[in-house]
Amino acid sequence: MDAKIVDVAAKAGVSPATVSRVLNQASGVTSKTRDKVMKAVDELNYHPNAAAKNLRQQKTMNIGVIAQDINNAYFTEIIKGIENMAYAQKYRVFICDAENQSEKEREYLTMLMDRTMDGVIMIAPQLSDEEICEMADKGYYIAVIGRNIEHPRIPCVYTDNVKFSRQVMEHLLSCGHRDIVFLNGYPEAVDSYERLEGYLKALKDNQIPFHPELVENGDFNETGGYEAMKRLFAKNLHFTAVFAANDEMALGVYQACAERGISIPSQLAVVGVDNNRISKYVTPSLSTVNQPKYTMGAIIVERFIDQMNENQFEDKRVFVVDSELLIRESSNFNMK
Amino acid sequence: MDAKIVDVAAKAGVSPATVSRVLNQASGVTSKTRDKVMKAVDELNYHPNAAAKNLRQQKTMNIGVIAQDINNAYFTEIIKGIENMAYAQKYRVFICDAENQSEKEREYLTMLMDRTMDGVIMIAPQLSDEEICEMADKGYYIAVIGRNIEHPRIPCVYTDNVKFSRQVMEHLLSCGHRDIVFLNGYPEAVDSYERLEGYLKALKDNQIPFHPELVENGDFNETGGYEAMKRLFAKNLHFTAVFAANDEMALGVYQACAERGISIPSQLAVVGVDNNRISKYVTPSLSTVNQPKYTMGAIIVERFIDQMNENQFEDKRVFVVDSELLIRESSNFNMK
DNA sequence: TCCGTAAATGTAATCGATTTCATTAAAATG
DNA sequence: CATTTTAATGAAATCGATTACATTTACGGA
Repeated sequence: MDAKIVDVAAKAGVSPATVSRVLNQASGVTSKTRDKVMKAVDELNYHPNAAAKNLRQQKTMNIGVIAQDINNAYFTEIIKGIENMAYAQKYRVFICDAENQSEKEREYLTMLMDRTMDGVIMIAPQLSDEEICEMADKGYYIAVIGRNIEHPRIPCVYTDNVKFSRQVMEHLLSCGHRDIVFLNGYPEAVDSYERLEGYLKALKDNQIPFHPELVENGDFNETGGYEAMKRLFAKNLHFTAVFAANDEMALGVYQACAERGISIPSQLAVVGVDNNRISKYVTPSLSTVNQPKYTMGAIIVERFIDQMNENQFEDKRVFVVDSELLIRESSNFNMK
Repeated sequence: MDAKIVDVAAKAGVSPATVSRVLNQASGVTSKTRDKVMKAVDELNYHPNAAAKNLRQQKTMNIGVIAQDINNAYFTEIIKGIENMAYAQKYRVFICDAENQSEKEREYLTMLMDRTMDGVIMIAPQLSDEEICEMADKGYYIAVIGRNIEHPRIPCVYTDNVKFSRQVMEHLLSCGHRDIVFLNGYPEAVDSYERLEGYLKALKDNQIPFHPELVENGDFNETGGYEAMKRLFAKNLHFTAVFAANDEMALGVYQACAERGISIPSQLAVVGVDNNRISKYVTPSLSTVNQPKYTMGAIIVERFIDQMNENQFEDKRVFVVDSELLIRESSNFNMK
């Protein structure tokens, strides 16, 4: 149906090789033949078949992005940074939504093995370090955002979870809170346990006993946060603050509180993580930890493309970016 | 680097054709040879090269989705519907963010011409009907969400813009509003002018004179809505309600009002469109029009895949889904 | 056991581009 | 103007799978 390179060649009265040269290098061809060829290309509306091109060139100029949940603005803002930087370098960016299912994540990773993508950027992956490293060992190009994976071939950008968790806790403690809930994400996720680690360290630093029952697991989703809160309420524990491992879960906390008639922040302080777009609009506005999401996406793509092209590149593999605690209304209440 | 089919064949002691048969049809092979082949496949960690496969089979099992703004939950919720339905049918879904730039939209459409995708679903496209129809005429598979394009080969799903606009207006009018601002999106966008049409019709039906200066253009973004409001305020007009063509712009209205100390809904009623996830969280909660986004995505994919496979399929091409006016706090105030 | 048929397997063509290598044409040099 | 050098072009191999067609093997019936 579509015109092929031989059709263009025939129409222009040249060989396929010449057509290819015109379209690719644009050097080593007379301007006269170039014009002939371009005319034929236009008239036939010729577009080189990507499969044929990819097969021959052994590359696709495609970058895949595996996001856990495309409905979560944390991911989409990072993706904006990726998309813009990659687009500027003639790469196409394809976004895949793994929907928090590691099975889907794994499935989308096969895009590397079947060479549909030259490289894949994983944002806050669920798969284990081992599994990801194994891929990189096999020579596939992988970059990771939101977590540090110790592998010489995997560029990473992330923020220091432990550090900002402690900041959050210091803030809550300074408001006079002592019984603070930690609302975890998936317990297996690195983000989860690093944030938990910060929580625990802060307690220890301040000689506050740790009550395991104040740690509850969610799934980084609104509903997960909501249900976790309900479980906590059911246990009849005493607590005056909730530190949620991300903003989505904090939204669930809001909802659970609304149902119970608990007012934020006077009865319960809430802090989230991610500075999700939504967080400044909710009432009360949600205290959270901001990460330079767009920048994180842009930074890693630049480094990643260099690596894929085996250019000589600055050898820096790990980028730790600063986060910032944003104290808003949801935690702005002094218990003392 | 990776194993190729000949490697697998050699290792298993069979021909490449047999390997291919095992991996594809799985019939017409002895169970003994199948085992041999699968063993070799596993040992070599063989994954068929997608480019070679696509080239030979003239199809990719890839569906592209072109969204205008991946940060806008309207798009991402539709995409969830697409992704799940397509995934179940062994298609891979690749999401592209056109960032409200028709140039990018056009660029991503070339995925069809170079056969990177078997088909492309455009959500609320910016390109003209003509341009899109032209592609379909050439035989490319295109589906459209959020707008009706009159072309026998383009399946569409959308809601009736004019109808729900009138509903919104009737609601505002019934609250006693007479001077109602219409905050338009891109004026060229079909969604924009259909919603405007509903606005005008409602005015006419109720014998309310139309004041052109009460219509201001935004760009479907928060900042666009914010700036449009500022322009309106600067003109010193009288109005008591704003009907924004989508929720994102309504957020901009909120911000502009906050800066001016105007309270919603007592001084200004606001209604948006899309029932963006964010809209129920803002304060006051935003009245809006809900569309069954997930369903719209799922419905169109099902129909689209049938069409791409030239299966005998129900010939229905156009799906009009119902929308629902959600009256929340932002417009719940009676002026009378 | 032998033969006819069906099932399994192999050989080679094919998809549509790029690219190496060979050839021809043009430009430069003396 | 002849010859060398360089640039432009073409012919054919190549990428790695699938698949049409040819061939071999297995099976069943007489």
